[in-house]
Amino acid sequence: MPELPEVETTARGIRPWVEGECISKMVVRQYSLRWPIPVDLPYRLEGQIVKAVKRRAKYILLEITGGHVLIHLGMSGSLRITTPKDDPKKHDHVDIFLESSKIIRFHDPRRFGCVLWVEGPLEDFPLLSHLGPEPLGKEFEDDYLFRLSRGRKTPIKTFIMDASVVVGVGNIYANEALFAAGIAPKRQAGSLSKRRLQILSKEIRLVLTRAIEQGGTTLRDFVGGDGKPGYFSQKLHVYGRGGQNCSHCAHRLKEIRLGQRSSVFCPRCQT
DNA sequence: CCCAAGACCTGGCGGC
DNA sequence: TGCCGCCAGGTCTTGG
Repeated sequence: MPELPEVETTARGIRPWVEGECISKMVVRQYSLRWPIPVDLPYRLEGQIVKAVKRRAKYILLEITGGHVLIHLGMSGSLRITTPKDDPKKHDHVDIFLESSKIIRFHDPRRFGCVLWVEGPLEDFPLLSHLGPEPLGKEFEDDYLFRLSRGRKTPIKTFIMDASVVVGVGNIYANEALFAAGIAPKRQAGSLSKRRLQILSKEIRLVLTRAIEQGGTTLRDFVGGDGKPGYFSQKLHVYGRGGQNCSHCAHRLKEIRLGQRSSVFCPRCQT
């Protein structure tokens, strides 16, 4: 599922059901995720109050006294609120039971996700310590991409998908933001002007903001529903449209591979 | 330091 | 139908 908008939508969706609630128990049916779930995590969480539900990059963080539960949804993960009446199905790997009788359920067929324990400050944790700024935060201002990209030969698409540069830009929205900015995905990052990179920054913020707003329309589905945020409800101009016509100039959209990821662009609009 | 490729894992799809 | 290869929203790790 998840690019940043989906993760943010998930955090917002579960927050009202989770913040301030006490964890009664945690049931793990599959410890083997991208990294093993710590065997003592259920014991550690029992009886603790969830003080806050936070997001950093594509991680969801449940704050309790002394640390955080760090959850990543990988490629196929989801998190939703359910109840004990709802029997766990295949790939429902983790249930966190709340005293309110709600359950936070983690589902992940491909098991690229993770559920880990972070003791102490978040910024010291290895998975979080090298992350770049949030794309919707103040640090990601207009000339940030320009400053960071000087001398870099990597394709601009690979560059903006690098979490040490800026977090939260996945394959779908990288394609969409580059289309909106009129920049070809394979252009060397260091070859782009300050002005063009300012436009790209703006389009990254815009596409993510719009997608989060779209996700917001399905928040009610976090209880009882399938837990999947509204993903494709917004219009995608290039992603998944290789071979079709450009929505702007009607030229045939081209599909190439960059760093193993499919990249779709309009050869006429994007240079 | 920079960059490209490999690795992890399951399910769905198109083609034969 | 059934099997096979390929592809998929991520990102850490490895090796040049």
